[in-house]
Amino acid sequence: MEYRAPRGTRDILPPESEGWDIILSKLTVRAEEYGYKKVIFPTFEHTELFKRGIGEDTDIVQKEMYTFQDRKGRWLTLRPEGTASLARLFVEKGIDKFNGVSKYYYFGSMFRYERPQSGRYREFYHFGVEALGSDSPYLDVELISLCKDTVESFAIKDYLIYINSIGCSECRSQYILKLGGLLKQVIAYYCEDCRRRVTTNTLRVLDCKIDKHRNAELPILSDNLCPSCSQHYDEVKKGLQTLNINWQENPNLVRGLDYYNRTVFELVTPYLGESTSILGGGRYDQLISCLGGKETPGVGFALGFDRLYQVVYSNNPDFLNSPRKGVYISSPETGLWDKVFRITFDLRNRGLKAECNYQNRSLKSQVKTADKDNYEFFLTIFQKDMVLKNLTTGEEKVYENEEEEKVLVLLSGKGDMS
RNA sequence: GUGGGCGUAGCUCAACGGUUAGAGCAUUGGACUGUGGAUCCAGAGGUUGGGGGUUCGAAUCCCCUCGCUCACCCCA
Repeated sequence: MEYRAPRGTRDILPPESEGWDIILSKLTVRAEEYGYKKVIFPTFEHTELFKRGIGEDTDIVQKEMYTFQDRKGRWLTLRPEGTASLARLFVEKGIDKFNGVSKYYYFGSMFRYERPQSGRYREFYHFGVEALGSDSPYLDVELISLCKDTVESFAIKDYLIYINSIGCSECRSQYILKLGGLLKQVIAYYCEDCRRRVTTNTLRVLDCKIDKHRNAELPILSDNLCPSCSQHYDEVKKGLQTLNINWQENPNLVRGLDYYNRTVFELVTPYLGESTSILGGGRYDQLISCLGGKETPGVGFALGFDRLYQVVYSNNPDFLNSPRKGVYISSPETGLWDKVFRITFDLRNRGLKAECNYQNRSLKSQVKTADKDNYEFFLTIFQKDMVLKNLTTGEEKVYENEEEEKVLVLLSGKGDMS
């Protein structure tokens, strides 16, 4: 095979592409009900934006970005996530000067150079939702609630919302010092990865699958928050309770991007292998000021669209089934193709889904095609009359040539088959 | 970046180192000269991912390479 889609990318064909539209429109409708508005931003940005926003030491920036120089030598990077771009446009357009709360959502492909595996691609899709301008814990709750509503609107019952607070930069760094000190005494018993992590990413040690059991004695971050972070976290939990949202505290939940602080959350499902997260997010109160804007708190999440699709599909493959629609027009006589052609376009102009075929194939195979492609009607044009067949019921009726207008009106939805 | 599994028809997969590489589904035609969802018959469809080696003989064994896939790392 000469040409293939590059590694980690893929083509989305019908009926999957139709499923994408169904899911996307649900997400959009839900976000808009919550008062969020759509933004579209570039697929690539100046590399510096991501280095600043996401953090120079994160895995994303260190080894996963698609970075290149354009013809003028500018360093550009295909976006590995959306929050940095959103923050950039927020500052660039001066929205930080506005004192209200700004609520946006976006959808688009993201790019990360990783080894593909189940539910993970090099080009993948995020549906992101962000609220800027308030540090109110209610806003954190609102976003988590939107996550819950979204997932439930796809009839997914088996899911879990994890929450945690990673505090602000002050209480977090104090905790890390404390944790690091304690771990130093026992790290020899830990796995190889943890011995490395203890210096590079201390918090990750807590999340290790192998050494999980060893961590019971260690202090947890959410117990070591400063008073104001602690109060914020309590209010988030209170708000979740008010809305009857089930959550589970996960002291080991740590996000991999530097801009997060305080509330972080993740929604996991058991559908894709062993509990995979399909969305993750949190608060980022320093990001806007870090990018040169007026200090503006923010909170948001990104949903892995591809993963959501997989979950929705494995939960209910029938969601792709749609009712029969439109009409397929054909004639066994090549001399009548002109008429077939004319009627097809006439029906299209009347707003009906209409299709015909100019291949010289048997009538039988054409009906087969129409059936397979989920058409509702099959109209056969003969020399002396025409036959309209309802492909759902199998019922059919003969019409005289003079009744053509009647058939067209009927098909475009203004009559029944009488 | 590390480690496992796998590449045979459009798809899912057979074929102990031994005739001309098969089957199901899908596709095309026919039985049914003007009709789908069922059945039967027939046709078309392949450089066994690519290259090299071992052998009288390779889809099968060995090496290289490309690709896919799963897991780790990390993330959505």
